[in-house]
Parts: sequence; C-alpha cells; structure tokens
Amino acid sequence: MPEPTTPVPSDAIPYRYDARLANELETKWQDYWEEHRTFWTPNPAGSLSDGFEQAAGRPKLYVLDMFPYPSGAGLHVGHPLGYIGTDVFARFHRMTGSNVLHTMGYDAFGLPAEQYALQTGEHPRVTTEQNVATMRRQLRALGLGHDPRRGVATTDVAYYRWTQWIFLQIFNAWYDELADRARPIVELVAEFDAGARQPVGVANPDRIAWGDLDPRARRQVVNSYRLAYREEALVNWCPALGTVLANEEVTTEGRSERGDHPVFKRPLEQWKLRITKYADRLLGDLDLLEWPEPIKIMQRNWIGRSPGATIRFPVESRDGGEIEGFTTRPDTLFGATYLVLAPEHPLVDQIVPAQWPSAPPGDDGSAVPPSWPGVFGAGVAPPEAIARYRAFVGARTELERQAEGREKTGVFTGAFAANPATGGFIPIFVADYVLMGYGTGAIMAVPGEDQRDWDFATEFDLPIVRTVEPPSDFDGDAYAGDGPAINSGFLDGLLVDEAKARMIGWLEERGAGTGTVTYKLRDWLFSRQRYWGEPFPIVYGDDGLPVALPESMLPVELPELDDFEPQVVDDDAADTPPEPPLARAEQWVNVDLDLGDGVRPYRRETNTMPQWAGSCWYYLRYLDPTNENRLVDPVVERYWMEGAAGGGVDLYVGGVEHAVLHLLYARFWHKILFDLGYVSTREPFHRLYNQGYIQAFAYRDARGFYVEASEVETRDDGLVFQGEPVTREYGKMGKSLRNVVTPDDVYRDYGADTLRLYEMFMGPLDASRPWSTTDIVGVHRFLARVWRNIVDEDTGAVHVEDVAADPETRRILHRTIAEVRDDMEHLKFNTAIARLFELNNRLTQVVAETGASPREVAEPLALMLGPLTPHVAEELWARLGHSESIAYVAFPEPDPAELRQETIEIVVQVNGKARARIKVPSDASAATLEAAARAEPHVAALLADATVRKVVPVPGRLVNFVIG
RNA sequence: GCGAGCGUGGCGGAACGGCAGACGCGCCGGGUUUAGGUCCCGGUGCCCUUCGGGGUGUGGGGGUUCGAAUCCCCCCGCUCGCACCA
Repeated sequence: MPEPTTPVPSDAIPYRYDARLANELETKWQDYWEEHRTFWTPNPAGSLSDGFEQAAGRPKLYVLDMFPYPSGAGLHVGHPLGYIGTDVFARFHRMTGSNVLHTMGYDAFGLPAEQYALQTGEHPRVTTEQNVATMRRQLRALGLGHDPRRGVATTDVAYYRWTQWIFLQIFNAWYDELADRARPIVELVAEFDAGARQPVGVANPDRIAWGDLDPRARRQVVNSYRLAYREEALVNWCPALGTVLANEEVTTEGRSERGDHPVFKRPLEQWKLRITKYADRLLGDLDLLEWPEPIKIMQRNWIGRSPGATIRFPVESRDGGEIEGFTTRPDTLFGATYLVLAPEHPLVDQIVPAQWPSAPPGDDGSAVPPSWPGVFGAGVAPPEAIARYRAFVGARTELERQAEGREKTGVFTGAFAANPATGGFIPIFVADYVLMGYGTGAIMAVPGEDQRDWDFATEFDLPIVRTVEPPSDFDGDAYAGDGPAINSGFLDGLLVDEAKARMIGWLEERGAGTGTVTYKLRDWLFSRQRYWGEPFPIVYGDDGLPVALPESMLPVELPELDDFEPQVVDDDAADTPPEPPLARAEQWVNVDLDLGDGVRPYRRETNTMPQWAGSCWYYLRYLDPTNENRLVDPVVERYWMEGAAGGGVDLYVGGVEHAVLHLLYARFWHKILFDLGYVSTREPFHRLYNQGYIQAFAYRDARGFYVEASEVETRDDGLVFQGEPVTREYGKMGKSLRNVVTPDDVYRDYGADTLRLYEMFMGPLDASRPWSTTDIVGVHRFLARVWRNIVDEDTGAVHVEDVAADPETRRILHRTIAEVRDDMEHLKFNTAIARLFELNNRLTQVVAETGASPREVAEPLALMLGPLTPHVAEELWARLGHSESIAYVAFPEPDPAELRQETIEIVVQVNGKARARIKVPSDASAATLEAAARAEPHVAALLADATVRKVVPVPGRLVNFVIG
C-alpha cells in the first residue's frame, strides 16, 4: 500500500477545510451537542420523559447497534462501520420527523475482559472501566448522536441486578405445554396441591402422587420443571482456560474458539436453560421477522426440527425392558436390521449379558458372526468389551474423532431386541456414531437407506435390506431418495411420505411407537467457572438443593477478590476438576440468611453467568436505564417496542457472527419475558441488517514476516518495504498482520467527518471491502469543495446569495433530494453520497461562473450532509445564518414540479444495440417514438437497406428495431 | 458432504430485464504555481479507426427474451455457516 497521503498543512489559507479546521469544528460541535443535550431522547413516561410533549405526535424509531465489547486494544477503523451506518440512519430520521432512540452501551463482562486483566495484572473492573473510557472517547470523536444517559454497561451493579432478576424469573417459571407458554412456578405447585396435575418427569420416574412425596422430593420434582435447572451433563471442559465452554464456543476441531486449546468432554453439574421448550416458537416466529434470509436459514438449521417417530423395541434379555429409538424414517422399519445405542446410554448396562450369545434368539440356525464383539475379540466378555469401548471413546478428543473421519467403530452388546414390524430379533450395538444428546440416544439402523448405517453394517457383517426401490440406474450404497416401498409388508408400493404416515399410524395403534418431533437444539449450558461474570442469585442449604434468593436480596454483588484467576492447568490435563474462582471467596460464599424459616447457613452458587446473559436484554434496559423498580416501565417498553408483525427494535445492525448464538438466546429470553408479561412483543428485533467487514491488505517480506502495512510503497517494479519486495495478502485488521488503521489516525489526518463519509461511501453497508487509505482523499476533497462553495477560504465569510439557481441546477438539486431521501431510507448511503458529489460538482461550476452559491442550493446541500457529516454540516448551517442545531431541521423535500421533465432522451436500438439517442416529449406515445426514431439520420441510414421485422417501442425508455 | 452467498475496468464500486462501468481512487494531458503539493479543466474498459464511427466486453458454457451483469440450467473459482443430528 502506498504511503498515506497526508495533506500538507495549508497555513497560508486560514479557512480551508483541512484536518486542522475539521478537528477544530468537530470538537466544537461535539461539545455543543453534549452541552445542549441535543440527543437526549424523551420517553413517554418516567424519569427520562422531559420534553416528550414535542415528540408525542411523531412516529418513534428505535435504532440499535449490536452490543460492543470494550476491547483493551481500542478501536480500528473496521469497528465503527455499523455504528456510523446507524447514526446516519438515525440522524436522517430525526430530520424527517421521528422520535429516534439511539444509544450505545458496553458488554463488559466475560472471558476476554478477564484474560486481559490477567495479562495486565489489574483487576478486571479497573481494566474494563479503562477500556470503556477509551472506547467512549473514540466513539464520541466520531460524532455519534447517542443519548448518553442510556449507555449502560453489563458490569454496572445497577444493570446486573436486573440480569439476576431475569434469571430469578426464569428459575421461577416452567413451561406449560398445553398453554404453550412459560408460567410462574407457583402456579404449577398450586396445580399439584389441588390435584389438577400429576407430577411426571425425571425427578419422579415412578410417578408417585404429589401428596405422597416428602418435602425434599417435592422440591426436586418442582426443580425438574423449572426453565433454569441443574443437571449433570457432559460438558466441554477446557483445562487451559480453566472453564467449561458452551458447544458454540468449541470449534469443529474440538478446540476452544478462544485460544485454540484442547477441549475434553467431562460430566459436571451445570446450570442449563430450557431453550428447547421454545424450539418451535423460535422457529415459527422467524416468519414475523424482517431479517436476511441466510440468517433465518442458519437459525432454522441450528434449531434443526426433525419430524419422525420414536419406536419401542422390546429387549430380549433377562429383565426385558424396551429401547426407544428415534427415526425420521419410520417407513423403513422393515429394513431395521440392528439397533445402536450411544456409549453413554443408561440402558447399556442393564441389557448387557455376562457372556456372548452363540446365536440370536429364535432358531433360524444363524450364528453370531465373529466380528460382532469388535476389536476386543470374543475372549473379552460383553461387560468388559463395553467398558473398554467406552474408555476408547472417552479418550478420543473431538480432534481425533475428526481426524479419523467417518470410520465406524462400535461393539456388540450381546443383547437383542425385537423389530416390531418383522417380529424378528436384531442385535443391539454400542457405537459412538450415535450421539446421546440427540433424540433418544438410540437408533434403529437401516443400512439400506442410510449411508452411516450402511458403513457400519459393512464393517460388522450385518444384514442389509432395502425397503425403498432405488431407480434402475442407482449404483450407490444406501438409497436415501424417494421411491416405492419394498420388502415392507403392508407398506409395499407406497411412496416415502405416505409410508411414513401409515407406519406411524400402525405403531400408534399397537402402542409400539409414536410420531414425535426432535430438535438439534440443546438446552443452553448457562454456567461458567469464571470470576468476571454475573453471580447467580442462588444459594444452597444443607440439603444441597438450590434456593432462589428473594428479589429484595438483589443485587448479589461480585466479591472483591485478589486472586480471580481461574484454575489454569496444562492443555492436556483432562482429569483436573474445575474450581470456580468464586469458591475461594469463602466469606462471600458462606452466608447466614433468613429465607423464610429463620436464619440458617447457606452456600452461594460459585459459578457465574456466561457473557451472553447481559447481551440478552440490554436493548430493553436502554429504554429505561434509570428505573430502580422495574426492568423497564411497561409504558416505555410498549412505546418503543411495539410495531409491525411481532414488534421489536425497528433496525438492528450488527455482524453475521451473531447469526445464531446471541440472536437466538436474546429471542429466547424475550419470549420468556413475554410469556410472563414483562414485555409486550413476541420478538425483540424486528428488522435485522448485517453490516459487512472492513478488512485490509497485509504484506510479508521474503522471510515471510509481516511488515508494517502503512510503510509499504507501490512502485513500478511492484510493492516494496524499505526497498525490499513484499507480497500482498488480504485479511482482518490486527496487530498480528501489522495492518491496523485506527480512527485516531484518520481523525488526525482528515477529521472524523471524512472518516464517516469514507466508510459510508466505500461500498454498500452490507458488503465487506478492503480499507484503502489512498481513497480517503476523494471524500475529503469533496468536503473541502463543499466548504469552499459556501465559505471563502481566505476570509471565512459566506459567499451565498439569495438569487435563483439556474433551471438546470435547480432540477439537479431536486432530483438529488429525491434520490438521497430514497437511498437514505434504504441504507444505500454509498449512492446517496455519489448523488451529493454530483450536486456539488454542479454547484462548483455555478460558483466558478457567478462567484457565489445560490442559497436555495447551499442550504439543502448542508442539510443533506447533516446525517453523513454532522460536524461540518452544523458549521455550514450556522454560517448560513441559523442558530439552531441541524439535528432536528426538516430534511429537504423535492419539488415535484422540478422532477417532471418536459423532454427526455431515449435510446434507439437496432438489434438490441444502442445506435442513437433522441429527445422526445416525456409523454410521447409509442407511435411518436417510432416516428422520431426513424427520422434520426443515423438510424435511418441503418434501416435504409434492411427489412424491419419488428419494432419494440417502450414509451419513456427506448425503441428497438429488429432487422434481418 | 450439506446449506447459503458472491464473481463487473488497474482499485473500491454503480446499473426497476432497457445507453454497462454512475461516483470516487489511480493514471494520462492541460491550466494555476518559482517548483512540488493544493486547486481548476479535460480524458481514461479493451481492440480497430479514414475520428464519422466500428468491433468487443460483466468468471466459463448453454437457454429464455425484441433486449440479460440482472431471469433459468450446467461448470469453474472464492467466501461464510453446519458437519456422524438418525
């Protein structure tokens, strides 16, 4: 990349729009906005309602940026792209009469903050506050029109008090399947007490009546219904980070997304949130949203709804029992030649016999093939073989599983089950290609119709029965397509959909199975062994059961702790037990509380919430940040959130990287709050827009090392750094690639308005593109030209006259206004800016000819720049003689009369090729068009010796002659 | 492997199925200037041209259409998401 072309300071010209002048007036207007509370946005009620009378009649608009994390490294020019976009949009809408809410807070809890604090040796609160201050300074310098009163941080005690409060609501709620919504847990207990409902579920497997349960059992039953619950689960334990991670924080290679350390599966008691209960609503309500289709598709895939059936297979063994398997293809049951259980499946131990059977049950004369016991051989008895296989699976990391590809491993359990369709006995295997976390953790294997089962069957000499007739030219293994059923008794001849329905009916009649729906979505693992997060408002009594603290005991503040480091151990130390840092704050952990039955000792929960928690609801707190009595005042909430289909924030801008996690978690919390009556809309974010990324070129020298990108020069013989040739790459901005450009650099060289304008001009907001320092001068020159067209560079006097613009200039002005309005509305800032360039180029000519700008052009130009480059726009507006801020001045409106054109130029094509242009009245008829076109000399010549086969006149556009 | 998206000058990018390349950068030429920079004017897809114009051109190939960067099919390349989900 060539040197940044730093403009030479033009000291000789005192009022030239250069970096010095820009910086001066930018600081001035930022101070002005702060002092005059320009962007304080009134609420309809509560402590922030001053001035609402003026806004009451206007439409409201809630514009939101994704919650930023205040990084210790500060901002680079890629970060604010979306913030500038929302600011332009918000400012435009203020000028078109909306009451606009736009602010920004900080997602300041979480692993990065804690790790940064570890690096610097300072307390996370200190470093976090420094980072927030740095980011606030950098963002203030951008001139963003945020309401500063609403910029909450998740680490504020006054904020996380409400995060904890929401957790209490989740803990104190259960999902009523019949009503299809969450309800307060007290209502469930009331129904149990009244005998209106019988407790079922994992905590009450024997279905003991409520009245016969002891108090402790009752609490366990109730806990098993809660939307927040504790469960021993296989979690992603990352010793190097000293924490467990959510599935989403683990890469497909089985390493931590942060730091790339190995991750191991370990059973651990964890908090989970029952997001799976909302799977169907999270899926269905996507239809209400104005979101990019790819994002909706990603959410649908993540939720992964699969309709199918659970089928019960009676086990042929000493104590009987059944295995429930889930399948999406119940139509293939006749081809199920074996079952597979996940290695952790709880039934495995119950069905495994002491010795290998010599033959399947029944007496069809077949024998058990020698390959079934698996790699351990027939000399190893079934229980031992299972144990060894489990050890083998447990020892493998995700990475190893990945490396070994799709090769199937497994072991025969020694047990058999009956296929309810055929009545025959089929062997039961254990294999790790079946996942405990999905469906029932058990499958019926149909090798003829499923490639995975085919691979396994081939490996273990299992029979393969096709149940769908493949096309005659099919030469693959398993056939997964549609076709008539074969070898399937009463299903024969039916196509797949019909066969599925018939089989489900058949199973349900016999009580052998039911139609069910399964989801890929798992419950949300909600606890972390970290210091820098929200403490849970939960304590444990001596019975070890969790107790929710009453609302009056909130907030539960993080204790001061010198040693806040997680227990970090070696990368590969999979066996060390995790110890949360908070467990070491003994005085904090052990408390005596009166929770209703006298003062008793309790232990606090020592896990903290994941970073996602705070970002699940910040958009609600922005609405009413100072409210001490409620999460958000319902009047305020309704005012800002209600809107089109499903309601929600009017425009939400952020990166695609949050396509599933943040957006799904936030929707989930919002729906809980909706069910419990705390918010009025079904969805949090009505319209979502994904901004692109600004990346940058990076350069390596001959040794392969990155060199400072800003010092690379372009010469005729190629790219060089200090005289040595370098090669170019393209990637993220970052210290490691040595290609960072900071906003501060650009402010210094050109000013914030130039940075804003360049970022908006360089391409459409949703596209990613490379930063180009050389290109910035173009927009800077534009601003300087606008300035010069209005202000005398030598004297600072305004040279604008109250004279009429010439007709052509006036037409250009009004066309520009119309197009800029339209582009702004559709977030097409790059083309809006191009139109302003054209208008200003015209104005430059006028000034060159007449020595002054007509006021009727200068004022709208300044106003149209208001959203894009607010500082220079304010300054010009003030110099044009206005005393009020430009922020709420009405955006120019086009004069329809000026948009109408008397004559238009249309194209004449011959065989689709443009050959001439003719001027015709704008309302010319097809016949007039054709006549005028034929009269054009060039066209006439082309048509002279040709046969015109067809004429296509399109009034207002063109005429096409087809000749042959 | 499955799903989604994207390929337009030297570069960033414009273009309701209707003049491809708006606007900007860069580059070339001219003016202003002692000079450089700034600033102003003109030119700039590629090839040919008798300077009138002609040919060609939106990753490649085919199709629909009077007309395709745009719609459809196949292929190539790149990016992103998911990845043994039964």
